[in-house]
Amino acid sequence: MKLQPPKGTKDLLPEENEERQEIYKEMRDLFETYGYGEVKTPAFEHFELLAEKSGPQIEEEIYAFEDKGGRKLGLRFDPTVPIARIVASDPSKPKPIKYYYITRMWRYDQPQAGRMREFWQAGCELIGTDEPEADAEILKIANGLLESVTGERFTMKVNSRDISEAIAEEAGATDEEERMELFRAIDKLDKKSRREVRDELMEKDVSVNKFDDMMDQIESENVPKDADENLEKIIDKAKELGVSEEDIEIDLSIARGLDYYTGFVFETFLKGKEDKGSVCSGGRYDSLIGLYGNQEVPATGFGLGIDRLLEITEKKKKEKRYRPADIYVCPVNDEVRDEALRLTQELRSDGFRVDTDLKKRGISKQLKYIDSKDIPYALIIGPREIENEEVSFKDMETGEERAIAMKEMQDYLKELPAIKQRSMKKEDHEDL
RNA sequence: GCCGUGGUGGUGUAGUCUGGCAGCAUGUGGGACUGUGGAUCCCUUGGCUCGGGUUCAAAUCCCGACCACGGCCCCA
Repeated sequence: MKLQPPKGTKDLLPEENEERQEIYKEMRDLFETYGYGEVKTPAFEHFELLAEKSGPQIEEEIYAFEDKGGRKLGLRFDPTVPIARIVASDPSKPKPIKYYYITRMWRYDQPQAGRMREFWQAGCELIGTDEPEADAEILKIANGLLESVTGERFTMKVNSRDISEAIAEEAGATDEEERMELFRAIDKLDKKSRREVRDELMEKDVSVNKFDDMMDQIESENVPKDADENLEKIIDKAKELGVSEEDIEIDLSIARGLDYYTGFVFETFLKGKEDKGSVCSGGRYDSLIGLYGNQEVPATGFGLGIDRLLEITEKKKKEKRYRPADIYVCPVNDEVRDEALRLTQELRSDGFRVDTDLKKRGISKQLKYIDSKDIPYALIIGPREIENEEVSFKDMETGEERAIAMKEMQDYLKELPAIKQRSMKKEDHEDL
């Protein structure tokens, strides 16, 4: 019996999950500030729907299976497809539609750095408008999300499919397949040298001359006029929304996913760690929804790899242990166990996070347990305390101890730093 | 799908080159110390990823699989 999770998956235990829940909460609040609503779509879809966008060879790269009714299904590998399905199925929804998601996805990939078979992605879609303001909003949300969650700065590298297509046109690359190969090659340049990329193209029998022509244009930043104008507008609007100048960079080599995007595209890199690759990318996809319905609906959006984000920013809360309770009630011996249990329950109904001994252990082992769980306060109760109608309060960090009268206890506990902090945090969330 | 490195109690490790009783630490569980011992001491628990091969003998050498980490391919 194998006890490890399947290849490319992992368990999230309370320690790590607690940290993530905080991040998700922050993300939700931000999306909702901009008027987006959360959607949850099924884990699996009709295979046909998934294949529509990318062709049947997608089967090699995802989890696809047949159910007991003989339906061909596949696990979601991209959150945009189900959302496009929803919109295509009801084109009468008032526009714009603003949806966001925080969810897991699956791809049948070879696991490696920043790539799991099951992984988490957050993102949003803004559907029903093709104005530059819409793309600017997407850029702003992505930027704000990255920076507020990590406290780091990111470079938003932007480009436009129109520009890339115009460059390809000028280089004489007319064949669709050839263009894709060339874009793919250009996109690799952040990881590979120009020579290596050229060698690969030669092996694939793709014209190296066209590649060189395109590179010359990209490097000269001699951008075809019309295409450029719209991108400039988007950048201007994003700046108006508060994205700082030095966070935006036009990079004509950004080409990832071009067969899906129709206009504006962007990728984001953690400043100083550009070699780790993009953590968040998005852009405009005006023809996807039309694939599923009988009506073209313009749309823009982005997706963000949560696991990858946490990995490259090294959220270093490793030493932070999961704290199952703030207060632990320690009965000193068996005589007072019932009293301890009563006290515990009373505090719980007052809203404190309280635990007590359920293993009939001695006080020494109890203190050791409290310490190992990072619980900050202990209430020691024994015959002496009961007689005086008090408890011995122990601060686990300092080791100091003092007697608190039973009736004053609630007020005293409420004012403790670790407890106050938690209830304040709760209120903060409720305000938003 | 391909390539590289690795896999020893729950966790961290020694042992692998040079085959010869699998060791240490920590954790878990129990106990002693009869209310501060969050200590200390004692006991217990539990392991060579799996399958073949070589050998008198395999954690150790060889082959394969699986898994992990990293890279390639691909990335909608």
